[in-house]
Amino acid sequence: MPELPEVETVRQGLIPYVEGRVIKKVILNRPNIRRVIPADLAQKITDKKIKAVRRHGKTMIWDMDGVPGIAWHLGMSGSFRVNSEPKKHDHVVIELDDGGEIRFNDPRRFGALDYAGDLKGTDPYDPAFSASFLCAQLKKRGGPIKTVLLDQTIITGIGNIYACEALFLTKIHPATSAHTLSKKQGITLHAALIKVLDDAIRSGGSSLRDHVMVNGEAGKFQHHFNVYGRTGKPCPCCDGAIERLKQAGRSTFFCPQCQPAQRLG
DNA sequence: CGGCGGTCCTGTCAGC
DNA sequence: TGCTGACAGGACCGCC
Repeated sequence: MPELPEVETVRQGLIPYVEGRVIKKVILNRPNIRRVIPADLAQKITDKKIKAVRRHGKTMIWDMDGVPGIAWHLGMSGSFRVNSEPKKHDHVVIELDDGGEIRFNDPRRFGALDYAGDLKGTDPYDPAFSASFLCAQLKKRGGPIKTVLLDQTIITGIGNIYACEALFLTKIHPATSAHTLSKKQGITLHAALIKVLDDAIRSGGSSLRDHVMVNGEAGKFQHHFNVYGRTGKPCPCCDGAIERLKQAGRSTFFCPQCQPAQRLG
């Protein structure tokens, strides 16, 4: 579920409950989610204050007072609830000094909790993520543009949904080699990425199955998809049928009329 | 180094 | 009403 917009809405929802609070207790119901949670993490952050809640790509970072910060990754199915009844798959529970209780739930256990480390990839909301930066990165890559967008070491935060939607807005075929895109296409793609992320954040993210905001409400951006998950349904632009293809093991959705294959050279 | 397939998990849905 | 297989928002690892 969680790409940048989903993690951002979770972050915004958590801030009023956790920022400035002191952690009183950390309960690990599952010491391993995707990876093993460091054995000393719970003890290290107990009685420490949460200074700030940041986000880098799809990772949410809690800066702690006097100790290393912690990094949450929501994987495919992670979500947070505040002051809520226990549920199956609540792997981490955090109790705060004001009596508040944060529950991290992740059925598929692809999520992770670790110390915050080096930040890789450029976040789309980083001022460094300019159109010219994107163009320069695309020039270096020969692979299909869709899989390049999913490479978190280049841009971090774009996932399967927003890669598909941004390419649709830009009318670029997902199999186009990244380095064959024109400067103009790079500039348009840059704008489309920012637009689709902005719109999705304003809608509370996309809820396909697991994503909910901290208050339990679902996001609404899935109602605005042009192509994602719409195989066989009419393209909102030309009425032709949306198609699905597989790239690097992931489904890609696109409109073959609006996003025609680019001729080489 | 780049690119791709397999793998880690649970849950749901379509098709038989 | 089962059962089975495909598939799901992600990202590591190992292989060419």
